[in-house]
Amino acid sequence: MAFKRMDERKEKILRATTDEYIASAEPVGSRTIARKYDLGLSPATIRNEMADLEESGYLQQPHTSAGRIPSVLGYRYYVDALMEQRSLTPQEESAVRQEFEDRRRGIDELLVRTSRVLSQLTHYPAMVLAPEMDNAIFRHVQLIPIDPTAIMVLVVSGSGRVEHGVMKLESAISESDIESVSNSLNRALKGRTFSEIKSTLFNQMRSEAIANDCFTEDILRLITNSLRSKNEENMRVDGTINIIEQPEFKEVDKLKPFLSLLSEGSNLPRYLSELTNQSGLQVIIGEENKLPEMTDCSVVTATYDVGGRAMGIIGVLGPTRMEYNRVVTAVEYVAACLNEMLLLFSKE
Amino acid sequence: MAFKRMDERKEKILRATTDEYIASAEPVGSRTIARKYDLGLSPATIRNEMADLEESGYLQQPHTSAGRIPSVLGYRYYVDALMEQRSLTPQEESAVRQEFEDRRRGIDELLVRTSRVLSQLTHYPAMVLAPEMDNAIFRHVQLIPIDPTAIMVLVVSGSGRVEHGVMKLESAISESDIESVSNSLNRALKGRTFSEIKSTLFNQMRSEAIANDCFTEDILRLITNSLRSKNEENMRVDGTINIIEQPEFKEVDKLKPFLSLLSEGSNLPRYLSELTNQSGLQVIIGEENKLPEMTDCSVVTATYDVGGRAMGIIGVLGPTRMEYNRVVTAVEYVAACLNEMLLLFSKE
DNA sequence: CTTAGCACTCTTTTAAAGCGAGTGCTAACA
DNA sequence: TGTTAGCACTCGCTTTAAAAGAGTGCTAAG
Repeated sequence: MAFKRMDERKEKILRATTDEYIASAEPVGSRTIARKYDLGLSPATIRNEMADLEESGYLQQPHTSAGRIPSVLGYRYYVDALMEQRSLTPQEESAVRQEFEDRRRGIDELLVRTSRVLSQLTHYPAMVLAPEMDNAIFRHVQLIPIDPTAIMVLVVSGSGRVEHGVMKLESAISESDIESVSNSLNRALKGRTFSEIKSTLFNQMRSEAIANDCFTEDILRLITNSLRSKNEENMRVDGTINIIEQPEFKEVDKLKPFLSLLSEGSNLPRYLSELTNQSGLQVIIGEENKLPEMTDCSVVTATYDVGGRAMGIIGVLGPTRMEYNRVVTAVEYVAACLNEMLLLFSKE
Repeated sequence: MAFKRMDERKEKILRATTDEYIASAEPVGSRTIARKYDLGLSPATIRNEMADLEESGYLQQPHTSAGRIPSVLGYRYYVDALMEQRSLTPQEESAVRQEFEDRRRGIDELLVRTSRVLSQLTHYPAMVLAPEMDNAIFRHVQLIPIDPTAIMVLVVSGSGRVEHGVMKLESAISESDIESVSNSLNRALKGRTFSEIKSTLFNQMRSEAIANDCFTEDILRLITNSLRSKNEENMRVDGTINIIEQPEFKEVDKLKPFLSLLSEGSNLPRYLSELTNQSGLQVIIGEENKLPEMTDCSVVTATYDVGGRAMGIIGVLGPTRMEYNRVVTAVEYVAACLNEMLLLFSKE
């Protein structure tokens, strides 16, 4: 990620071009920069510099006789070295704080609020990926009889997520049996991660006496099964509608791939979960994205962690011409708040 | 809702016009009908009849010298009397059945699947409104200690929905105390509806000895509070992306109001919940909708019931030029399947 | 009552012209 | 040697004009 620092004047021009293009969504010409940005240079000089910047790959021209727009490389340089750090206004900060105020809700509600506040703050669609259950720690299982031949199974993880399922029984089972099964399960599983439970423990328990009845075994299977499918459905999106304001999506044909990306069944959740490998803030610009359907987008993400082990990620999706400085600030701040809130849940 | 039956020939022409417009999305002219529909009439005759139909309000012209399109009244007549009933193909039916096959999941998962299958079937966005908790019956409350000063509260309703929240305590509380509070709550609340609990029971318990400690009271408040906010968030939407294929939304300006309708924070959930008053299938066309932002849409809804008391609703949203016959069939079928599935949960 | 014919209307498509923003190059200037 | 003014040229976008096409309403004849 090391880059050669360029000429200071070139930097100024690259920054001006990028700022201007982000603001106007139109290719920007030398004249505009000379007028609006006080560089003390004539359009002709700027033109020469821009030609250089284009040659070295930081700018590009949609067509001859149009202004320049930043290339992916240009945005990269801009994000890494040039852009002006902005901070949130006090109003914005307090809006975030307020959204996070209510502490009585579970983690799911917290994540819902996170996506909401993040999209409101940035005016772009915001995603929140809940941590994979696999890495979470088992806390509690609760069996509630529904009728003589059905019980409801509630599983609580260390981070406070609750999953539930209903189980039909072959034959009736007494309340006290349920209680003893529940107790032994809780004793055996407490403090383990779900992936441990899935891999080793399952077999181990099977061989031991503890799971000699198929009832217990079924419940174990239900627990691990419920996790598998949940992993794919744990992305929340909010503020999708925001992208419609972006000029690059004035035509439905451009809009469609973007919308499908944010719809059910896209590759986005998996992609985000891959990004969880690297912790902290990440900005991924246009074609830097691995997913081919994302070459016209940029994402700004930040990881958060819950219970010290499991890792989730929040992010903002926008056009390549994204207001990086505003978004980076917002994502950082919201991630920090979220982490703070989650600390409250994580005391095991 | 009684309407005068019109001339049989006029009916044929109205049906042909509507069918054709639904299929083509273009105003349809007399010539087209003469050619494609075997009415044994010349374009001129059809023209005369269409002029009549326009005068009586069933058809309208976008402009002079264009073909005709159905008015809301025209669609109404079409839906009520004219359209050909279609049934699902065996493939479609088995796709629905298959989606509903897995019985081990809770009601939430069931509703997720419902919206998914409904949008896949109709190629329009599909909504599912979960039943209001207010009318549901309390089944169980579970208190799980998280740490010495926090407990997790799980509430299970008669229909199998699970809500949860976290509660911070002022001071530590022993496991046995928790258990006794939990027991007395379960005894007192079991079998009541949540609205009863909210209104009468709250005060009643307060005066009785059962709730003389503020701990119990707090939990009661948490239970009722969690319901209130959930009522507004219990709509699921799937297949939003489908509308982008509809020619009426080729321009983003048309698309935007439609998308906001399906986004967070719209009036749609409330509107749907009002529709729950009338049970069974409903087709609401264009300006018949109460919401002003829905004058360009139609909805096809059907109610479902769970546990005999609480009522939910499923629906499909599309442009006024909707494939009513296909959609009506699909909504009816899916609602029937859903009801069937829910019967399994409702045995109290 | 039905239908062929025809003039008329109005939108959509196509073509051409003109505009304007912006560039690249050259030559002059500090 | 770096900077700037000037100018010819490119190319997309907008405007204008013309033509095409679809469909109607009316009239008159069958």
